[in-house]
Amino acid sequence: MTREAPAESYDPNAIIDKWMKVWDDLHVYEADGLTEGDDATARSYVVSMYPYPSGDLHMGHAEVYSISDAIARYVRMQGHNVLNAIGWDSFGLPAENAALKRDLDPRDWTYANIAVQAESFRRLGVSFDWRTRLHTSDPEYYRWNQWLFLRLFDRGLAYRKEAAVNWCPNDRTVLANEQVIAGRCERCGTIVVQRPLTQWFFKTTAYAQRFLDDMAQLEGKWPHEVLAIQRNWIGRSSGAHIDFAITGRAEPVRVFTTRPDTLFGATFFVVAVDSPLADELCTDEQRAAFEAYQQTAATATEIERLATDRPKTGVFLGRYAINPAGGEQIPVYAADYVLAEYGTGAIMAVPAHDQRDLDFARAHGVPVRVVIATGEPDPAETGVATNGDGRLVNSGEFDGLPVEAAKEAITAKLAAEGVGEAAVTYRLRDWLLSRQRYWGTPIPIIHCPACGLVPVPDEQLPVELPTTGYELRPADGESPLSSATDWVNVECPSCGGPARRDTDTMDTFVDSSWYFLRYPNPNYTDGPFDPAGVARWLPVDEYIGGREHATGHLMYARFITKVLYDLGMVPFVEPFTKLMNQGQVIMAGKAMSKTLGNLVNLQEQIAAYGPDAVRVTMVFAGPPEDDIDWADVSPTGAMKWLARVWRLTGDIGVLPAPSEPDLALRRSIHKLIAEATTAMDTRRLNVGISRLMELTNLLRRAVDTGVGPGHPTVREGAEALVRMLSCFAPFTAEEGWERLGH
RNA sequence: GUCCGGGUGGUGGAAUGGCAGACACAGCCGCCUUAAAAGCGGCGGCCGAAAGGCGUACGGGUUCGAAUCCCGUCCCGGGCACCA
Repeated sequence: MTREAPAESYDPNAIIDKWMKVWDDLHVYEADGLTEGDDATARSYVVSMYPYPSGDLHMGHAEVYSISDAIARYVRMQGHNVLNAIGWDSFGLPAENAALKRDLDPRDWTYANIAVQAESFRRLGVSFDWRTRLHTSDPEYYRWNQWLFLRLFDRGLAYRKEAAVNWCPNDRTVLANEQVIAGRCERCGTIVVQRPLTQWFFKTTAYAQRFLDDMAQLEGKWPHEVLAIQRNWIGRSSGAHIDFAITGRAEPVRVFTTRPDTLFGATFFVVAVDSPLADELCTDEQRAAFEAYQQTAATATEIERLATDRPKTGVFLGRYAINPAGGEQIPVYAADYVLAEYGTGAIMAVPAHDQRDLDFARAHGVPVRVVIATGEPDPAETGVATNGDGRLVNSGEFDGLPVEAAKEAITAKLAAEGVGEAAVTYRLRDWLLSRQRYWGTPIPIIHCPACGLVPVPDEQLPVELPTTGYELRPADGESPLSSATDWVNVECPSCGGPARRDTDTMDTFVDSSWYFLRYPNPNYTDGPFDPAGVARWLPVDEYIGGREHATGHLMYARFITKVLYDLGMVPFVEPFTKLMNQGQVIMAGKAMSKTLGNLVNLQEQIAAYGPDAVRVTMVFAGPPEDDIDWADVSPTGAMKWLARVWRLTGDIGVLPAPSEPDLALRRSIHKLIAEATTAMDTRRLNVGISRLMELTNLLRRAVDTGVGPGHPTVREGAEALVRMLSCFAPFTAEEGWERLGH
């Protein structure tokens, strides 16, 4: 049949205000009961990694929230009581940079950006429950960072030690990693050096094994890749600790090895050049050579340090280690290929069966002794260490044992003699959380000359940031807060004498390691989070965010959750039941950046195509996990589809002509509905949209050349289409629903 | 080096043991239009006139049947990287 040309046309931006007001007035996206309610319906807690307010929303935000909102809306349509939460990660470096550059208070810049982003979220039609809204830079929030810090401090999980930090010699200030560009200071271009300063740490290493063990619950629910990255990052190695006596020293030195079976092949001993032990073991005769080497090692550039094929250097320290198996004396070297922070900072070197040790031995004329017969060529001649399986040789009573049996037998013998034991080591390091910056949570510790480190009493929290009288770029390299003298100088809570506040602030990853616990009741004042809200919603059912957080935020959130479990504050050990990593939005094969000049502006896209078409484009582009190349997708195509749906609903109109259902058409409609549902259940959101497009085409044909627009089966299909569409394009769906007479 | 992914039309992708290329983008053709846009309809892996044959990086294998499972090779992306 022919249709008259539409007198009006689909205008995606004309329908935004109308529906925003309706949704607000009816509170349609508010969950049923934040901290209490009947338990008849299933509940789902949907959280997207919260935004950082560095300006207006960008394309990346649009992708994450298009995906998470489609999931939230779908689950809600399935009958769940859904809490779709939002807040802001509002402490952090860009606010400080903006403040320096424009002579602003970081607060003004931050809260202005939050206001802009909040309005943009509303105009994008994201179905947040705005009652969850929190900002981590609010004193009411960061107060609880401080409270949590003190609980970790009480338990010995927060401690101070010296660590290397980035230091700009020109600006005489500490730099965050993000401020170091290609080894140079972001502001002045000076080459950045490492400088030791005393820093605060959280003892994440105490939880290394639990991180691994609890992954059993995440298997199949988190992306396989993220679990693999975390396992890699934790880096569990099992082997043995072995004690070597040292000539002229009372105490033995302990090493860690994964190859106790090669103990008889140890022909030298190495300690990390930058460890205190190297300095202590050095004899007077070797002192000059050692200090010269120490200098060379300390000034190696980052690029040299990263090269894996650099020559093995080191210096003899003038002492010998005594092999606990056989009593052989072997020379002790200091070298930079042994890391001070890993294991014990000392190793037994077995050149025949370890490539690094062999490289060193060949460079320094140390003998090579094969102790595993692997059938491979002699490493002393080939320069290639052998690490295959085989039987022990040159190993006294252990000769003839295969590798695995020898590991056990030698470890058992060492243990029986009290000079070793089976041991596990992790590559994971403790979390360095102090920052020498202004715009973060002050560390609630007071330094008293008489009492030492004194926690600020809970009832004095929050320790609020000073709002005036500070200098953001102090001259002495300490935190900017050290120049706020009125704020820094306090009475010691313990002895009442003069004392100073800690002037460092916390890494913003502290803020983000527990924010999802506070969402159900962001105004709670009796603790960091409301136990009733946590009991009702946590753990998070659907967590959506970037893969780049695998070793950062996601590890920290897991850590804090486990600590809270140990404190009896939460009844679960894993915060996120299910995790989805969305991809990035890129442009013509490259990450969008100001320098490349390939930024796509979200508001311009919305102005051109409407919020719904931008959302549909994001979700339809491909699997949610994949990157979206904006050069390859078509917001025009998305908008055309939405216009087709819009016209279809207008053509069908309000009053169906009475007639019998068309069974064949009905079957086709319901097959597509079923397929769309399966796709949504398995989170193949792009496939879900394609089924809705097929349904649109089917109904268009039915209207034009089939049973006609007034047929009840067409109407049934159109109503289903519009309802499912609301997951992706809420404004157009509402408009279509209304055009269908609702 | 090591660990984890991946390789399907011009493009994004669909199909996870059962009709390869759904759905869309870009392209071409037709209808409509004075015209254009919009809209509606159609074509579209490769070879071939057709019949037919070939085809999911490459080589082998399992199976009645393989894009899908197994082995090997090549290539691409990502994590970690002197971690003992």
